[in-house]
Amino acid sequence: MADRAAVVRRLGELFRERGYATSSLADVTAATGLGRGSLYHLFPDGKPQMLAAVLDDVDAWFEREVFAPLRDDGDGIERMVDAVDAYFRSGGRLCLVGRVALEPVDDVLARRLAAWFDRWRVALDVALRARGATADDAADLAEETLAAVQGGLVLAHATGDPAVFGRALRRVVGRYPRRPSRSSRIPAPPAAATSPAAPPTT
Amino acid sequence: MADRAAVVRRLGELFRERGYATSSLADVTAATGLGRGSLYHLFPDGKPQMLAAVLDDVDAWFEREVFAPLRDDGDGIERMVDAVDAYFRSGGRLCLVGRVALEPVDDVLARRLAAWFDRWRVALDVALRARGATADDAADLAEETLAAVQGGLVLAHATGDPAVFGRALRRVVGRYPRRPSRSSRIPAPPAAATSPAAPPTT
DNA sequence: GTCTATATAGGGATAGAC
DNA sequence: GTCTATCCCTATATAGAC
Repeated sequence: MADRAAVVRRLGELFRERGYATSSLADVTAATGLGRGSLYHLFPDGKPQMLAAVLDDVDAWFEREVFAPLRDDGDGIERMVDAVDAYFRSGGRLCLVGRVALEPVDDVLARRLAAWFDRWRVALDVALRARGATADDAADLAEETLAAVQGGLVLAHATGDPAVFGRALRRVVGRYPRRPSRSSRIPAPPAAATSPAAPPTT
Repeated sequence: MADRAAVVRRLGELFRERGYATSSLADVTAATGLGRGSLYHLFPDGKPQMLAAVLDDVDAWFEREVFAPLRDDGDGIERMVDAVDAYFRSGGRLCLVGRVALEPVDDVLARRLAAWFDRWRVALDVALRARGATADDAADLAEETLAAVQGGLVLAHATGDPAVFGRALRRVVGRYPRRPSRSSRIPAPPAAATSPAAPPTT
């Protein structure tokens, strides 16, 4: 079980770096150290099931570390920024969901990827309105943030300069409204429990 | 000759939609109507040469319609906005260069793609400083614009909502400095000759 | 469970008729 | 120049030994 989780994380790393459609089973065996027999034992439906498992993992991580805090937590936005910066290794890593969304995919998968973006957008919209943004501003900033993340990652990767991503992220976050006026101006003590968990892949 | 140009445009459209690595020769024959014999007559080195020809075409179009006006023309920024909006069909079309940059590519191709982004960034930086932006602001806005375009296209494609792209583009352009203070406040008469040429692919 | 060997299909590229 | 037939390789997936 824990072993399967480790395999899924390796698969995620592979698909992120090389793409899903362009990753062969030979790439998968090299990345995981598992032969075809083991792979089809773990994933009887082959590559599509591998991708589904990886997306399950990514979904769970973002739901826990990003989306839920945005919806529920007063510090959700700060947590989002730290989490996504860590997740994308400050631009050193591509976004698996965005990467796969550009490949030829069937409708079911396309809907799943679209839903991931939408969950992020809606959760961020909620957080921004909780901070006092108008409905229009919140919708605009939420969409702009998602585009800045994706664009920052594409540009960072294409130019070979990871720092592009951090600048893109900070630029848009700098336009967010400040903490709500009724907020405690006393910063909460750093709590280890709220620091972002390690991204799903090592 | 003109025939080859038409084939290259079809190829560009195919690679844009389906990706380069994920497009098979069967896809190519379907998209162009040409059999393998004709294809290898036109492109003796096969798929890599097809991609190179497509990139030549894209390079030439952007150089003429976007980069050169940005460097030379007082209206370069307006021309850029119109041209890229037309080129990307207001979000209905992906960016071939950004799309291919996410695929596994060799170093030579990677450098070529990086250079394309850099030419755009530098030309836009020049135009923004010509409009009175500080060096820091111009560099920041140029980078932000490229990221907004790429991110807007990814998000538009992934969510199935092309309008996302137009909003991303307008958002960042809205932050540009206004025309230089010494400028003629009289808008130039619309000149047909300066309207963007048709994008390289139909 | 994990491996090796293999089946079957599809990939890119080529040959040669026309 | 363009087509069809074919080569050879790699792809995914499976079978069966261990």
